[in-house]
Amino acid sequence: MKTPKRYLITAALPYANGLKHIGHLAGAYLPADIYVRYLKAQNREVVFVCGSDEHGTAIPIQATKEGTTAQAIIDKYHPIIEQNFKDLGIEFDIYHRTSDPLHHETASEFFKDLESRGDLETKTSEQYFDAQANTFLADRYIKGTCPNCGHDEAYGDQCEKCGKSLSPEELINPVSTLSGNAPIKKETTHWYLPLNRHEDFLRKWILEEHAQDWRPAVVGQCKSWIEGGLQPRAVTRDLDWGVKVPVAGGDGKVLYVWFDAPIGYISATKQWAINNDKDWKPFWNDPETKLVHFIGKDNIVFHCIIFPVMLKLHGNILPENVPANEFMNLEGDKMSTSRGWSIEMDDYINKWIKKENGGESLADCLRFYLNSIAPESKDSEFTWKGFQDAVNGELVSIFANYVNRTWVLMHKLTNGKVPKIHTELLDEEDQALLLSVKETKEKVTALLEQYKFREAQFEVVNLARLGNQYMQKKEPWILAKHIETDPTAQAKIDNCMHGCLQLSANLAILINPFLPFTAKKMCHLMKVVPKMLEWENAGNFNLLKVGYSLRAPELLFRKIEDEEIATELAQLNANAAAKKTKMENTTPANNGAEANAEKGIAPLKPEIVFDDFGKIDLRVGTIVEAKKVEKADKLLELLVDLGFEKRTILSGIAMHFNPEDIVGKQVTIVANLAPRKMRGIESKGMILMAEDANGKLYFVRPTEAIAAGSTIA
RNA sequence: GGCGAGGUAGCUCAGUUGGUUAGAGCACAGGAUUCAUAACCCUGAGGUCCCGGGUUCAAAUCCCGGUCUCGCUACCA
Repeated sequence: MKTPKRYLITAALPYANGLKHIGHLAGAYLPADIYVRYLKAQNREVVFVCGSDEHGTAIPIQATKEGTTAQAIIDKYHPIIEQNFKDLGIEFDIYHRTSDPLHHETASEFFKDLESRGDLETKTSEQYFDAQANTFLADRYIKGTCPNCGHDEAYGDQCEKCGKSLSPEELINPVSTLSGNAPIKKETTHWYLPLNRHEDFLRKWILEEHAQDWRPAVVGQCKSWIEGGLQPRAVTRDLDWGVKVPVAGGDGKVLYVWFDAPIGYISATKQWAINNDKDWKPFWNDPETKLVHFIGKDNIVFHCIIFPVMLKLHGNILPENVPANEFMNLEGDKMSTSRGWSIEMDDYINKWIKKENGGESLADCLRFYLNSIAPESKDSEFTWKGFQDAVNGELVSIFANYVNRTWVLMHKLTNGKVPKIHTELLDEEDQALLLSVKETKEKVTALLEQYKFREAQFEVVNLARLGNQYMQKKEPWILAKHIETDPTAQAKIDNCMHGCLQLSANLAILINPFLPFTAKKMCHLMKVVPKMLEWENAGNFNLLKVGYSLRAPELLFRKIEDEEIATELAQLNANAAAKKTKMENTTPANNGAEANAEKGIAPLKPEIVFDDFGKIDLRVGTIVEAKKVEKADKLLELLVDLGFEKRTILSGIAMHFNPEDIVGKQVTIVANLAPRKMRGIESKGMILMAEDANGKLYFVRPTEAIAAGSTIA
């Protein structure tokens, strides 16, 4: 493959509504950083961009929860996330943010460009508007009777039953799914990205051209989308937080966050160019630029389907690869910040790195372990025991120990200097060592080019292992005992130590992309400048000059003690338990919205008058039958006795209760809710459920069994 | 429910287009050693390749069915 002229590497924009955990780190940022460091060691022209994604509805919602403004939320999290990355050695060339005016400008320009050339389905027309919800209705929010097959649950964009693509206007008797009312028509402009126009392009580009070099999960996911039939996707939204729609008719609308966020890669590149007095254009326009997106698997569709279509329409280059990682679990369960079951980067940094606890080397320990279990082909699992084993068993015992014993011996046996070589005494062991270094360099290079970072790192550690074996065979400490009797002893020692030192220099170069702080420290030990770490130097055995005196030995890593991981495990369980207690403690708080948010309490809805409440007819009912609805994961079909009648009611609780367990239970029913059909079954009423912040559901019911049909007020 | 990706040693994972006895590291057991952070080095034990069929001289690998995990999607009035 021809070497690209330049590289543009992106890592998924973290959503700025909270702290990010080590699963995020392992999924996108660490692999991207390793790749970038490798490229930079080769003196390639590379720009590594990232930034905070600060738009979308979740930010204003988070603001309401915390009793503050959207701006305050992003201003709080953006700098923390940025600093966390720095502390862990994730070295972006630019960490930008989508709230920046430059981004707004860039996203606007992008939108206007597509719009002006008719690449968006720009329709100014009458559209359905829900007067009660005071919003225009996207196609999906309208249901009605299909003009094709008569199915009465057809969506505004497609009939599920006959599969026919529809527009809302075609539906007979349309109904808003928000309020249940018939929508009214109102003039508006909506913009869609017609993905359906680009099916052929995507099929050829991904399923043919990249079927082999992209990861199977990525191609598979794309295939699923493409063959499922692509639909136009709305690119605007009624919201006031985000990038304003920059064309006529765009008042009160912003770009949908998924449309604006990836453009953040472009605006970040622009900002980098401004900061460094460079030109950003070739990075997005020159086909000789290699663009790679590092993401997690939940982001595949945006980076492989939607954003490429946008780039193509806008005249930009397409990604060469999108190495998406799977997910990383933690101690047997999914990582979740809200459940307290996670390790935030911020926490790890504060505990392990900042204190006199090992400092930067502990950042490399985390990088090492995370990369050694990187979820490249399937979900993986972080355990503290695994962390300890990887650090103590490989980093300390193999890698750091090799360097340390080399340094100690060198000071004891060769006067703290790089000894000279006695060529006449070089044997096949010495040759083999040199050959191993060259081979390892080739392997590591090839693996990095294929985004196999886990295996690449293993090869580097393995080279240190070979170093230990070499030293063991040569036994310079034994030779030292025979200097009196063996005239060649010192020369043999010199040769051995020379080889060991040159190997150390090579190890520094090869480990640098993975463990940059360690490589730096090794340079310090060797008294060389960082320039020595350039990739082309690997494979050479003349990196350290003969006679050069080196520094005293220093340990690269410390061991992780049993008590430390026991503490972490206890902490993790305590965190999870604390979150759980907070969430279950639903006592109304009187100390402000922030406290409420911490307890996972939803904000209060607007006040209503008694008459509003009086419209709701609540009754006690008894579940007499319960069964799962076919072809629906969450729905249970219940038959509920209300005293005067038995009714069928559907409820989305199948994930939480077994049908047989809830028969006979009393529940609270909204008895006068308009009937609604779901999955072909009519539901006449609604079961009231309480939900805690973990999403766990509880029935709301009388404390003692009372007559079915009793009223509640 | 539809689609996609996975299921290989106690753990983390490799296994190219089917081809000897299925590999590596960690952990474990035994041995050797002392320069080194009780580190290193050598040897060993350890597997129904998720289950059931099928194709083939030959299946971890290909086909069909099932099952479990994860993701996307639908459905949660």
